[in-house]
Amino acid sequence: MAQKSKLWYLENFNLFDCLTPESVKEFDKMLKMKNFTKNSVIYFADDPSDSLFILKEGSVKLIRISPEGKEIITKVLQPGEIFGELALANESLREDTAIATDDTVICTVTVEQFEQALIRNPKLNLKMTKLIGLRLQKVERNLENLIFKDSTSRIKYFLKNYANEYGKKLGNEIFIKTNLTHQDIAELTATSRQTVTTVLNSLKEKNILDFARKKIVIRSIDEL
Amino acid sequence: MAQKSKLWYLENFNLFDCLTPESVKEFDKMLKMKNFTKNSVIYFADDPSDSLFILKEGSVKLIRISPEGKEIITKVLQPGEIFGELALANESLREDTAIATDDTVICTVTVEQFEQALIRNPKLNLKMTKLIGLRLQKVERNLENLIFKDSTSRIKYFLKNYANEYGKKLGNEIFIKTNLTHQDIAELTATSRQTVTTVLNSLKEKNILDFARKKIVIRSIDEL
DNA sequence: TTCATTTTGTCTTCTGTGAGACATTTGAAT
DNA sequence: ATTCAAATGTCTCACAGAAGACAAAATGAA
Repeated sequence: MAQKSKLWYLENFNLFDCLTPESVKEFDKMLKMKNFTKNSVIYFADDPSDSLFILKEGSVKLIRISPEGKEIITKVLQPGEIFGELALANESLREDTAIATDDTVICTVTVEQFEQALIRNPKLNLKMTKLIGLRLQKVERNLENLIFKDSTSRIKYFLKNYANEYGKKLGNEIFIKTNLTHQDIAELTATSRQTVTTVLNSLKEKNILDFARKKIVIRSIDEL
Repeated sequence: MAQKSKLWYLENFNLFDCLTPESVKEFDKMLKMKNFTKNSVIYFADDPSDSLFILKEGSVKLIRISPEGKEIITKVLQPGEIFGELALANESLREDTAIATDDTVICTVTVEQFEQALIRNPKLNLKMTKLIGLRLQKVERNLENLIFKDSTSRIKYFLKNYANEYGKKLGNEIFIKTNLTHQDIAELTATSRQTVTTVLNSLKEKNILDFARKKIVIRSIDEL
């Protein structure tokens, strides 16, 4: 098979399915592909916020680091997902850091070019508005969870969502293949590594789920 | 003076300054004005998310309520500001509640009509994208603060921002006329009423600020 | 004025959970 | 197989700060 076009992702990412074939070609010209090795940084906090990214292959996490060095993960990205979208909102410097958690291929486009594409394609623009709105909605839910719920509930809530987004249903069970460590889950739920371990084991004891390194099996999603 | 047009706000709210006079007229036709008395509900959580709102006169707070009845304030709105914008992101039911904290005048527009306006006005659309992006940025900052900072820092951070947005500089001091109670500030910073009182008094002792009911004076913004 | 209600001030108590310390297990590299 | 670092399991302790209790002060209504 010939080398994949930068366009490949257009086929399985519906943000762009509203474009005409010509617009697609035009859009494709704006994109630059870049490779990142595992654990390398795609952008740092305080880098200029001048482009958007589309994750083509691999995986990426977005993190924030406190002055004391504590780290939280704000998002784990899968192929097809856009990130760095706050460049559109006139963010001048990045406030988060993007790290490739695998060998990864990224497409980049400058804000100026992306804005031009939005102006020319009203439907794409509307979809982009919706996409950012959706993220706003999710972050607000996270904030609400953080304030109203205790550690255990937050971990359960995360597992439920993670299972729905990335798990595979097999009968009554949901299998999740994952590289997340307890430490990662802690950073995603604003808890501690020890607490995650304890909660997971308590859920395992109640037969609500099972887990081993690299996988989680949800036995009873209703009880989560 | 004749009764104000619904258009008045267009003059001091720059979201719409990119529209042509014709588009403005057209847009104005879509708007319906509604009055709300102090403490009345504009929309409840679980109401259908089918329109956007522009605050014309008065003031509005957006809140979330936990199953146990605990309340947090996610945003306090001033005239000119848009809210309910997540209707654009295909939110089907409201996840927050909007309450008029004064006698208030609101303009409403249905999502369908607003979307049509966005499609017809690419520049307006781009601005709307930026506006939602900006809110996303702020909520993410709040989340970061909540995780990394202690109560005192969060309260200080809130005061600093509130002073910058709504305060009036007079020499080295910043005066804020406000109706926020300590309880309100607690709900805005995810702390307790008692903690707010204590922190404010400690800042007053250090002469960093002064406060009385209905006003706060920042003496030294640098020390906040 | 008087009275009721809201808001603020200051205690003390109680609890969730972060974090340290270590042992144990796992998986990958040599 | 052997080795070693990373990940997990399980204690313990410490502490920020929520929440309850109540008094005092301010505000607004009658």
